[in-house]
Amino acid sequence: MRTPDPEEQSREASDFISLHPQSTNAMNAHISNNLSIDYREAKKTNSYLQRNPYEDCLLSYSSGSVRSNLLGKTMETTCCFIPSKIQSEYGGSASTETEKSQDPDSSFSQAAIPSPNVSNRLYSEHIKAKKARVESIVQGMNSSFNKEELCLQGHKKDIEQLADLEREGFRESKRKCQIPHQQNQSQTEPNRIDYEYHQLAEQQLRQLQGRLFQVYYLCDVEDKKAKDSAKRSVNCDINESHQNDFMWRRVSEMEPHKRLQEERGLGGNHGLSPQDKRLSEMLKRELSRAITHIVDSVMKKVLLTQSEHLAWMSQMLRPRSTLFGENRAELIPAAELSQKENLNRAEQQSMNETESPALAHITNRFCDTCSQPMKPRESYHIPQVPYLMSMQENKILTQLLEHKPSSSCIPSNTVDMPCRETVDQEWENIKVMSSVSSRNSMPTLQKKSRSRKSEHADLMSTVDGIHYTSATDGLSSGHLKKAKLMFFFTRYPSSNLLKNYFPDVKFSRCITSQLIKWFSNFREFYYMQIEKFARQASIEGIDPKDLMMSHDSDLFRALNMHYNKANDFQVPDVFFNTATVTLREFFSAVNTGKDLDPSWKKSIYKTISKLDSDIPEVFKSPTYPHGGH
DNA sequence: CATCAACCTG
DNA sequence: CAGGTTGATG
Repeated sequence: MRTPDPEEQSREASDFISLHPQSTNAMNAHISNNLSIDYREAKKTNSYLQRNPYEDCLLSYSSGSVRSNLLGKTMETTCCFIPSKIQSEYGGSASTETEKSQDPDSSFSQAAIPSPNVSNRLYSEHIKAKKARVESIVQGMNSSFNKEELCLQGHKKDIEQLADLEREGFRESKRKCQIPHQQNQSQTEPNRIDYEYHQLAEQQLRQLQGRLFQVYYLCDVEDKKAKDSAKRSVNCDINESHQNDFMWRRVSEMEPHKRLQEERGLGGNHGLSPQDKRLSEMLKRELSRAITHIVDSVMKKVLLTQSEHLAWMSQMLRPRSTLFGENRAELIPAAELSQKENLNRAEQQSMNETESPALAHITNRFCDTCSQPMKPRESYHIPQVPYLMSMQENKILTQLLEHKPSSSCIPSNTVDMPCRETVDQEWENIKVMSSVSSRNSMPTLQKKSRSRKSEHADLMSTVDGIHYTSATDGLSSGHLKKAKLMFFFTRYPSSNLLKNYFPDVKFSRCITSQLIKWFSNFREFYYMQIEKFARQASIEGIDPKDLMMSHDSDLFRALNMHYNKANDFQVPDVFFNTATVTLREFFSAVNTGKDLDPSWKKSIYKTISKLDSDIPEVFKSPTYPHGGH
C-alpha cells in the first residue's frame, strides 16, 4: 500500500541500533574502520542498519581489535543473539538443537534461541571450540593486525575467512570508490595518514570503552549514593589504562546471568526492571554522546592534518591526483560497469560534484584561517584531496553536524597542536556554515530526484572562480530576514512578487518553493498567535470594538519578536490594521461557534489574503535591509 | 498529473 | 524552519 517511507526506515534503523547490541558493536567497529583505515565500507553501513544478522555476525567476527576490545570476553554472549539459522550455518547442524545444555553459557542461549534437546555433549564441545577460536582470534587481533600470528596459532580457516572478507572489502572499494591502486599507494605516504587515523580512532575508542564500562559500573553499584560519586568519576579522565583494566575486570567478574540481563536490556525493552531500563537508557545516551564526540574529535584531527599536510599533499598528489579529484570519473570506463554500477557511479559523481563548492569553501576558509601559504584558488584540485572525505563520509558528517559535541569531559586526547584553537574555531565555523548553507546544498543530496538537475547546474556555475556564497547560490539568512520584514506587508506573496523582490536570487523551482514555504511558515505563526489572543479575548468577554492590536499589546510583542527580532524595522500601520482585522475575524468566529466547523479558518484566510499591501521599493534592493540601498 | 496551501511533526 | 501528508484545484 504505502511506499517505503525513508524517515520510517531511518527511524527503524536507529531503533535497531539502540536495541540490538551486536549491531551497535558492528557500528562501532564500522566507525572505527571508516575513520581509521579507509572509507571503503562506509556505504556498507546502510546494510548493517537493515537487519542483516548474517553480516552483523560476520562483522562482529571479523572486525578486528576494536570489536574485540569493546566486547572482550563478552563476545560469546553476543553471539547468542545470532538467529538460529545463522548459528547452524556457523556452528554446524548439531548446534541449534542443543542450546539447553548444562554449560554455564547456556543460560544466554536459552533466552535467545529456544530449541529442542539433541546432544548436550556435542553442543558443549562446539561451544568450547567456538569459544577457543573466537578468543584466540580476539587475542591475535588485539596484539596486532598481523595475520601471520593467527596462522601460527593454527587458525587457518579463520584467516581464510578474514582474507575473504578483506578481498570482498577491497572489491567493494574498487567499485564504490573507484580508486585503483589504492592499496599500492597505501604502501607509501598515504599510509601515514591511515596510520594517524587509525591511532586516533583507537584512542577514541578506548575512551569509548572506558565510558561504556563506567556506565556498566555506574549502574551496578548497590546504593544510589555511590551512583553520584560514580557519575563524577565519569567526568574525569578515564584514559588511564589501569582504569580501563579495572573496568574490564569488572565486566569479567559479572555473573553470567547478570550480563545476560544487561545484554537483553539492550536487546529489547520487554519486561525490564526499572534498573535495567535505567541502564539501557544510560547506555544509549552515553553511547551516542561518545560516538558524537569521537567523530567530532576525528574530524578536527582531519582538519588539522589537512592543514599540516597541505603543502605535502600538493606535491604528493598532483602527479597522481586520481584519489578524489575530478579525474575520478575517468578511472573506470563506463563500458566496464554494469548497469547498476553505472547508476551508482552517476549518482556518486553527481553528489560529489554537487558538494564540491561547499567542500572547496570549507577548505578555503580553513586555509585562510590558518594562514597557510597555499592559495586554494590557484590550485583548484587541492581541496578535493582525500582528506575531504568520500561523499558517504561527508553525508555522515553532515548528519552528525546536527549534534553538538557533548560537553562531556572525555579527554579529547588529540595531541596539542599549535593550531588547536584555530581548529576548534574552524570546526565551529564549519558547523555554522553547514547549517546556513545546508538549504542550498543538502536538498540536492537528499532528494535525488526532481530539481536536482537544475540545482546542480546552479551550483556548478559557481565552481569555477565564483565564491560559494555568491548571489547565485540561493537563500541566505539575510534573505530570511528580508522575507520576514516583507511579511508585514504581504502574507500571500506570489512567486512573481518574490522574484521581483529578491533580484539577487537565482530562482529555481526549489528556491521558489522554499521562499513560499517561508511565508507559509510565517502565516502559520501569525494565525496561531492571533487565534490564541482571540480565544483569550473571547473568554474574557471583551467587546469586539475594543479588540485591536496596538503597539503595546502582547500580541504585537509576540509577532514583532518573530518577524523583527532586532526591532530595527518600523512596523507599518497596515500591518496593525491587518492584524486587527484578523483578530476580530477569529474572535467573532470563536464567539459564534464557527470554529466547530473543521474548515472554519478558510474564510478567514480568504479575507486576510485580500489585505496584502504593496511593499516599499527599497525592498527590491538586493542588499536590503543591509548594505547600501 | 502538477501545483498550492494548510496541517502536522520534529 | 523544513519535511511530509492531505485535500482542493486546474
